[in-house]
Amino acid sequence: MNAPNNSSLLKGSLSVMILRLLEDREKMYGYEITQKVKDLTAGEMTITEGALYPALHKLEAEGLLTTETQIVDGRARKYYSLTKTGHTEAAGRIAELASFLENLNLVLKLKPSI
Amino acid sequence: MNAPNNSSLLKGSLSVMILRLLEDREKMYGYEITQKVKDLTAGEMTITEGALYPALHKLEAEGLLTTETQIVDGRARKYYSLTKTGHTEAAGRIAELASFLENLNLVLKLKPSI
DNA sequence: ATTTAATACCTAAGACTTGGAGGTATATAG
DNA sequence: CTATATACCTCCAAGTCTTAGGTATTAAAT
Repeated sequence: MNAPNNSSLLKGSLSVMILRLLEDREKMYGYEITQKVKDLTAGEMTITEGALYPALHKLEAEGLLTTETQIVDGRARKYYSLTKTGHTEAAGRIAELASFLENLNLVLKLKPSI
Repeated sequence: MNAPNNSSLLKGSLSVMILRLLEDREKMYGYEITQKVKDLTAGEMTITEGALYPALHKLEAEGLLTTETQIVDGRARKYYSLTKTGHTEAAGRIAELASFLENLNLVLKLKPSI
């Protein structure tokens, strides 16, 4: 299909969402991110694990995130947090996405938000 | 890179933009679309031809657009317009994108908690 | 007791979109 | 006579995502 359906993402938006969530939360683990997005969007948006984990690993490889593994209730959790570079980059990428979204709205003539 | 830069598009948004422009304009040709988007966004958003023409051809193949070629000032223009199916599909895809954008904003606008 | 659901991580294959680079051709302005 | 604007096109590489699969533990339900 051509257009994104309810659950699919727009290319490039996932990593920015991750960065945005981590700006507010200090540290989060993968599964927590999927649940948080589901909660925030009343179940309308789903982050698939096949997209999430590679995205997290890439952000880590780029030096924007660091990890710290903890065992909680017998299960391993891999916590991600923003590095110093990550904080700077997050701001930039969020601004870029916001700018793109504004331009997209100009074309679509939807009501601008953000 | 991970994040979209100023000029790049997000996957899935181009075809919806095309459909949206054609909802208002009855018929447009490719080059006109690139200029219209540039105008609407004050030059901030550029539709590359390498993305546009394949997208137009695909929408045509899906039966959402029909074409009509005219020679204007010695140059060939290929006008695209929405088919009946195209009108219906356009409404649906625009609504889907709008819905996605709202959810995206819910995640990105997140206020700090805890 | 045993199965299912929820939690929690991961990868691989394939589809799909996009950007960039390249190509063709005409009209107009300098 | 050369550059710019107009107007179309295709191919390749890069990148992201979905789908589908895998492993493993805990808690709840049967």
